[in-house]
Amino acid sequence: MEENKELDERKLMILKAVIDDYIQSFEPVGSRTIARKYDMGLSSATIRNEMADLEEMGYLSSPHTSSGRVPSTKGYRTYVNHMLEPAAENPALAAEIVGRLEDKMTEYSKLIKACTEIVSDMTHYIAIGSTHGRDSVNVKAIQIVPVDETSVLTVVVADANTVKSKLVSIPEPLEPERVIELSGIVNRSFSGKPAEMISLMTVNRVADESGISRNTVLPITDGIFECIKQCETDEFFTEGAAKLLKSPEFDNIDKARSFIDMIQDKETIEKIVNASGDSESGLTVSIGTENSGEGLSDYSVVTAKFEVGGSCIGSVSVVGPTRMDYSKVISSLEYMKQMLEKKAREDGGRSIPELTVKTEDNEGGGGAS
Amino acid sequence: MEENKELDERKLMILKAVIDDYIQSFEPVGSRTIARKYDMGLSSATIRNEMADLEEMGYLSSPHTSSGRVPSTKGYRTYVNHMLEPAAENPALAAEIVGRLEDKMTEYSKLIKACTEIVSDMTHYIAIGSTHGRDSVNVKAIQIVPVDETSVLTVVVADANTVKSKLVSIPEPLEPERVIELSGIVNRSFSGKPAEMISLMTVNRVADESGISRNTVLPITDGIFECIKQCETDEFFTEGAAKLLKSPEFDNIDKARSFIDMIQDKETIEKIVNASGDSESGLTVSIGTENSGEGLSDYSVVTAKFEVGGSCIGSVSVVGPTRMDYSKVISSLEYMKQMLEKKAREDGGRSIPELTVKTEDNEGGGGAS
DNA sequence: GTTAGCACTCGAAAAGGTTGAGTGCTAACA
DNA sequence: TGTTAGCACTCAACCTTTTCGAGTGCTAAC
Repeated sequence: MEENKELDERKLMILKAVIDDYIQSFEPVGSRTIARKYDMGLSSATIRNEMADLEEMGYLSSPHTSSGRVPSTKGYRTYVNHMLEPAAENPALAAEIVGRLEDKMTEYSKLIKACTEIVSDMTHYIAIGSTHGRDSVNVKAIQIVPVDETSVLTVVVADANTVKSKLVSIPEPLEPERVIELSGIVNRSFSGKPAEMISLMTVNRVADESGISRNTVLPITDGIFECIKQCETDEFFTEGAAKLLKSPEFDNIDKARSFIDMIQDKETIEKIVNASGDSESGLTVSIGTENSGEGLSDYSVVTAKFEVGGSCIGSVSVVGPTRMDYSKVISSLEYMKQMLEKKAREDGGRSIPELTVKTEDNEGGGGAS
Repeated sequence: MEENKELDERKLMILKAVIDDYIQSFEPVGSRTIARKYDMGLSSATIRNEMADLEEMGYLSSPHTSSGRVPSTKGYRTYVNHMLEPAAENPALAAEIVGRLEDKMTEYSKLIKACTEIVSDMTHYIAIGSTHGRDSVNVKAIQIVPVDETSVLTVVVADANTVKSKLVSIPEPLEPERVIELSGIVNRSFSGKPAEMISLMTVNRVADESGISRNTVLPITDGIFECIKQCETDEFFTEGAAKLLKSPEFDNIDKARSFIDMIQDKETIEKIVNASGDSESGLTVSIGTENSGEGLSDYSVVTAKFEVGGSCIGSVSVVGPTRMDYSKVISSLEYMKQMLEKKAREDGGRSIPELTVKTEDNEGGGGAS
């Protein structure tokens, strides 16, 4: 945050102009271009001198002797930290987003998937969403639904509004009444309990109460466990992979190939998603070589974590070329985050009760905006 | 099917050699290459003459005067219809597939998604799966699960083992007992009925029986209807889009771009999926210009429809370059189809009862293999 | 009917030439 | 002391030319 002590007003201005131009044109930027396009009352020669200084300080670099300059990671970092203009308000867009989220609000995983799609559409980059792996999942309801003589549906509803179901076959017919009875026993015993307290053994014991044969109960309890496991598992959504090819950086198909390979790798995704960090706005921006470890050194990742009532419900990351349009990406994610958290707070009393209980108020817009 | 009357044994042999070589190398094939690689006791000159004949007959064409030959659509068609060798059995692969399908068998949409993934993995091409839009959906069970005071989960299980659920908020608290009571009424009245007999009005009327306020019942019935609608809607799964870039035909990124654009277009997908036709094996192969209408004239599509108990439960299509490895693609899809239908028939008595009722036997492997 | 031989074609790759945007440096200027 | 004009230099991009070789068609001999 201190790196701009050495940069005077003019250097900052020129750096910003170079980066803006480069983001837009994806061509190395020359001093004459800046002198012509950005009216700063300076000749190309002066700008040339300043750019030489900026290069020496590490904010810019040139691909080869006689070409224009390209921002370095350090340059981008300064740009992101100090020069981003807040995006213009866009009520139409806001309305559209609200609309697209409207009927998704009830279930978090659908909600985050929808957010991921929206963000990808807004930014034209790849977006990766994930539901956050909560340390402990509370089971809100377990239900066993009779489907026909030889199959039942196990349904588990957990907090964070996660619903998982599994259709299981049972070896011998079971009357619907017995199923409902069993469902009642299981449900009464476990709803409200944290998942780790529900072991296979306890489920079995409870099931035994119903007097149904072990052979029949086993697949059902297995089904319930499968559902709980799925509730605890993080989900990932990658959206907009096709848009990628539209970026001019992928003129060469090999780059596209290697990027696609990388982005499909599960470990890489996890690293991207889990990149922590908390700037004032709640976004994490990781630029170029800053995330070299992941093989992502030519790319930048901007991550927004969504927090409701103090706990993280998931995140959306945008992955794009280092010269991505940070302004657009950051404002889109900020916007999304704000809107989602506000909406969740408003709906809190209804669809996400167990989370808002923890916040002091859920009427005003008071939380950690 | 009659086009090979004019082709003698030797021409067929040469045609096959050219296509095999082209599929493998993706380079126009010259007469000398054939003479060298495929030991047919003929000199390049003879082969050259034959190839000239084949070109005149429309089975081959040459990109320019002094290059090798490339198969035409007619050539591929002959190849596909008459020259495909059955794939070697591969027990390890078979076991892997069975394993990957194992716990997916209960729900058709998951099953088809899994099949699509597997086929794409096996062939290295893009695969598109779809659940077949049944004309009428039968509802097997409807359940309303109390989640907490202000939200309930509506669950609809339809035939073809489709499960849809939706979490809905209700405006005023409702005790779990009342919810279960309501669930019982709705379920008893509608399970086993075809979906079109369940109108919003009838649901409402039934709900009124419970004596719960209309305000509260409405979002719940809406939820049920949403679920039914989803059961009736076809789903599409596109898998392996990234693999595409590995094909040498996408040396030029613009081709990749336009293909991706095309493959994302919903209408194109529907055309691909709905391409009908029934060869003896139950697969449809549409080659190059044969599907010119769809803008797919440089690609081929192989579609397998999965039929269980006489009705179609969905399909998987492989979309790839015209010079795709037909042998591999066709055998993979045939294999998948066989396995899936056999498995469905075996499991029939348990997880897919209403479909197997219609078949005469479900013990032997007797059906339309 | 098959094959060897040969002239010819034409794309792909290599080699050479030109252009122009961009740089660094120096010297003049305010 | 900071700014600017001028100039020599660099180097990727682009165009043109040349070379190369795989492939063809045709003819004549087997």
